[in-house]
Amino acid sequence: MEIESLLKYISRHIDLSEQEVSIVSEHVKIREYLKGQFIVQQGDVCKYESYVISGCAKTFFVDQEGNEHLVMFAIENWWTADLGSFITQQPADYNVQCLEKTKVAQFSHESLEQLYVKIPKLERFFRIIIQNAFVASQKRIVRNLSLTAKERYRIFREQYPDIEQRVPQYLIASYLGITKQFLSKVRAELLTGN
Amino acid sequence: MEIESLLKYISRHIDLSEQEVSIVSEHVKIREYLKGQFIVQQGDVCKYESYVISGCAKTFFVDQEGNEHLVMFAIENWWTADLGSFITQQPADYNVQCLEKTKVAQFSHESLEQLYVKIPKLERFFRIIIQNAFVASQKRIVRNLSLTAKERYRIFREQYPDIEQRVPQYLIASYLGITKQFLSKVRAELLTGN
DNA sequence: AGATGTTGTTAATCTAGTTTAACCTCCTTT
DNA sequence: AAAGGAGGTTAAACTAGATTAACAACATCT
Repeated sequence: MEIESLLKYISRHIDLSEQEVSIVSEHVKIREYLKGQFIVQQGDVCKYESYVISGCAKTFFVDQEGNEHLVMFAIENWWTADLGSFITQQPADYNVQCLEKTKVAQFSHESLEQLYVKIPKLERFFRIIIQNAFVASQKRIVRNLSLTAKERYRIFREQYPDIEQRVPQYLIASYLGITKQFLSKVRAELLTGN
Repeated sequence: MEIESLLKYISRHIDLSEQEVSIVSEHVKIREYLKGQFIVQQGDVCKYESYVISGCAKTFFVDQEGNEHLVMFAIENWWTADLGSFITQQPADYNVQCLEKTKVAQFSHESLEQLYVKIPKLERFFRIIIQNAFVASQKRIVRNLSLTAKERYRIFREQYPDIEQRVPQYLIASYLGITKQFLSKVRAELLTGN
């Protein structure tokens, strides 16, 4: 079953008994989105924390001039949501849109709160997951402050070769905080003369 | 006692019994640093997660050219550490240095792991704290991608008026990702003509 | 009182990255 | 096969912000 992927992922950080596994399974909804569909839309309340079983999604913010800014990507075994909206149940700042047909395992806010009560170990699980996400987020800030666009692109390719292959370059440019034209120039330099 | 500040802060998110309060207290060390002293140094393992009781500290990264980049500030009721180093117990990427005489409540890695076992509710507490920190970190990324330096400075002043008063401007410039000279220009514009 | 260090300002010159616009290459649809 | 659309490239003109350098205003120390 598709939920195996999630259970395996959880078991990397905490141990669940058979009974706990079935409790988790009852509180999770499997859902598939088509390419282009939205898991979350700016302005709506983010209803789910979604674990990606297969496929790929982008989280992005649309500013007042209408420009998109890429907050993060999510591929297999990643989590995606507008976490700020999910935890406060206030309207979302970000959109999450599928770049491919994407299958996810979803926890609603209510389900998750119930799960925390029934299986307190899950607090630990999500603490660890979010701790790692926070550390990665801070690293990205530091890289944006201290590196040139070319260096950031080089690191991105090393760190996420799978994403680099899979998503259009103009989204990577947005993630790096540069225009697609400039990324194109940087790529040309990297391939030829460095 | 100084630890009251920490306990009050914890109680905003979870309830602790008297017994649990005394367990927490036993695992916390109160320590005072002088202005200029380091709570964490780049290259050392980060031994503590520190809750600021009073004072002010900066977390910064020194790049290969020797330039400092401000990762975050911490004032009263904030937490500070190199979290990546703390959780993995690997050498730290960042420095945490006190900008004033600073009193902190510290959890060692070992103490904290013991506390998680003795008081599982603390997993919830730290999950919530870190969730909020992560959301704030992502917002900062988005602002850095989508706003000009002037807008970022205006928001910083609104969001952290206390910090703005307290720390030198060149550190704020570094936090915003600009030079102190450019911040000076932005400030001149904000005060006069906008 | 003078010297030295820390913080902040102003101004000229320079550059990393943006903007605008044209064009190219694949796909997909009709 | 023609027509669109999505993704990518190139190049010229432009700008937000960096760099360099000089100086001013305070503290603090001797």
